[in-house]
Amino acid sequence: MIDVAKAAGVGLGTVSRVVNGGAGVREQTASRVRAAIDQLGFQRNEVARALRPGKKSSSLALVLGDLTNPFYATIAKAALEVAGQDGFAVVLGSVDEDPEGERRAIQELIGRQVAGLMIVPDQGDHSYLAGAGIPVVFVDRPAHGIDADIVTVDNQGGGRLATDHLLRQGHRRIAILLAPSYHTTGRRLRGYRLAHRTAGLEVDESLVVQLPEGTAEAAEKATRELMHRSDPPTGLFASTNFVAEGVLRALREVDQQPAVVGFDDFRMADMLPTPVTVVASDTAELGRLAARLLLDRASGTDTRAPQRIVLPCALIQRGSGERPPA
Amino acid sequence: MIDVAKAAGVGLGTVSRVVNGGAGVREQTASRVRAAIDQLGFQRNEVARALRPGKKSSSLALVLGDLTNPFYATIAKAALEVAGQDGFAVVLGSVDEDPEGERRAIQELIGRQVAGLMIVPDQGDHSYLAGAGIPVVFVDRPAHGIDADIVTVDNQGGGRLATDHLLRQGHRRIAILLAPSYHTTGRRLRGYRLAHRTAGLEVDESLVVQLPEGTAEAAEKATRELMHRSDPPTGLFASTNFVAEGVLRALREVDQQPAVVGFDDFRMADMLPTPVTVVASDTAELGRLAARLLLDRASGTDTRAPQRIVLPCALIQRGSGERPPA
DNA sequence: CCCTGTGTCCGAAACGTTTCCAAAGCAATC
DNA sequence: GATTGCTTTGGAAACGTTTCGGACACAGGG
Repeated sequence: MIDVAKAAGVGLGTVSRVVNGGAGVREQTASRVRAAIDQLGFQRNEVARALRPGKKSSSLALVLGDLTNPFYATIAKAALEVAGQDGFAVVLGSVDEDPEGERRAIQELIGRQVAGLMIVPDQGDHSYLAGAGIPVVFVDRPAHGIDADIVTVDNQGGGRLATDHLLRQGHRRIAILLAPSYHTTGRRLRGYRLAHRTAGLEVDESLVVQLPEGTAEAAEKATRELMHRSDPPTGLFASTNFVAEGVLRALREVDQQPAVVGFDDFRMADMLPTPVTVVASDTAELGRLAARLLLDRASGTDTRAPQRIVLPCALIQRGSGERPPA
Repeated sequence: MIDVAKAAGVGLGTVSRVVNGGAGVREQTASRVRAAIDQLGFQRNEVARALRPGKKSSSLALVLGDLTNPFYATIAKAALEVAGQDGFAVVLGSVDEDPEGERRAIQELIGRQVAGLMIVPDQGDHSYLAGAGIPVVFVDRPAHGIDADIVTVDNQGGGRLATDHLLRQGHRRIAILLAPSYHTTGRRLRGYRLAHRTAGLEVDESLVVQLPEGTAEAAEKATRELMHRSDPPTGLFASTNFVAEGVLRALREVDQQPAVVGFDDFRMADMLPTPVTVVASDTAELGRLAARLLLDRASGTDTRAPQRIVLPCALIQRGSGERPPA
């Protein structure tokens, strides 16, 4: 910038004004500066810019588990788009579902002076974020120990929707397979229980399966065991897209096909031998809302009390969930 | 950091030395400094750090098209992991397949002083990167106008592999559906032609279909038209995972099922009514290699001439590609 | 007692911006 | 011609770090 100022024969402040808003600079001077900028190929150093007091860097951080999971990838893409429209970049922090690693990654990102944090949190305490003086939005799951914005899906409603649907077909032995994601899982299970209670039915606790991992493999193994019981369930509620995949894999070897409802839509769900019925929400909207909210917080536009936005779920009937009980 | 220095009763330089390597500081002093750091919750400001001459920020940039495409998501995840191991963050730039937008996004990232760039380039000229003085690695596709590192897949070999496979089953009318991604597409097509030539066969140019878009929808439409011809192909080569999806969708309405081979593996490929045969490479390795190479370039460890790394493709037979010609 | 070498430590300079205050130019008004 | 007020411009200070030259203390050898 100093070089530009010299080349254009003007002062530093003038160049800065031209590069930014440009107010209060004579057009003649401004164009001379612009010429110098073009000629020198000057580009503003965002790092130095962010160093100034008050100025936050124009980056948001997004911390999530596994980009390979289309659910998260969709959130990331949507958030990226919204942030990009406001000229914000997104720094990604990936975590392998490990609270300590998550904390380290987040601290790292804070050290990079990002303007705000979007977190798909692991279970565990996040109170250490309270003092960071930086806006935080939690996505998909709420956090403990801190009163921050949350954008999430109506997990309980979705769980109930799925379970109700199966109950209405006459299913009475409905298993639920839960990936170990503290909150999400808990809410979906609650919906499952609520549906049973409302229908005046008892939940057979042996049909509530907590998976050791949220992978397709773990779900496949659990499903296989479930279906080999003397009294296998006639309906399955897969609490996650990866879980649904595992369930379907296991069911390929099963004669008497149970009804299956998944949570979160996934590609090819309608192309499988029996198209898969799912409860789904607008995942991209989840990411968009989170980014929008965070940007408004970061800019100081939005100073309301922490929000809790809950997106609805809808049932998409495709076939697998409409099989009658055996 | 000044506060820490004051609290510990030491000089600025001493704190800096403790925070970094810590050489040349008495243990007693160092521990006093560490105590002050803990007490004040001090965290190094990476922005200010990166401002020092010579110091590059510890971030890499990754510019790619669509995170929702599992191919790119896999690359991103792998790159993220490798970068994270070296303490580097990854800034994501998303582009909607538009050369001008790509250029803007890249300039933006350079302004953020990232230590290096990983780009999955759109077609178009990238010579403007030559003067940026920052290492660049192109992923999946080479770039024009600049001599930089490239990590890619053996597209031609893969194209040939797929086509050979179909030819060997006796197919003689093999259509290839090409997503409009300049280079990748061109190489895969070249493999297709090469396979024909080697077998002493002519290519029917009406079976070489250039899609207007790389979406499943475009592929579905094109496939439908292909199969409604009086002389439909007996084999289909889908040049992309999304294209494969569209092809399979269209084929659901078709009586005489042609053989199908896809390029790039995808989730559920083995669970479709007819499991899908694909030519695939180690996508995660693509991302890992790119990140590794870029990190080495950025640190100055690697000063060799620009590398061109080509990953092999393998044929995964699952059924759809082994259907005999009608 | 002086000199030298070694191990510590201090603090100023530098990085590239933005911001703010002051100065300068100019026109209009008195 | 002096005064006032507005627009435009210049340049110093500040941001939080790293680096570097030098200072200081201490021990050992002459």
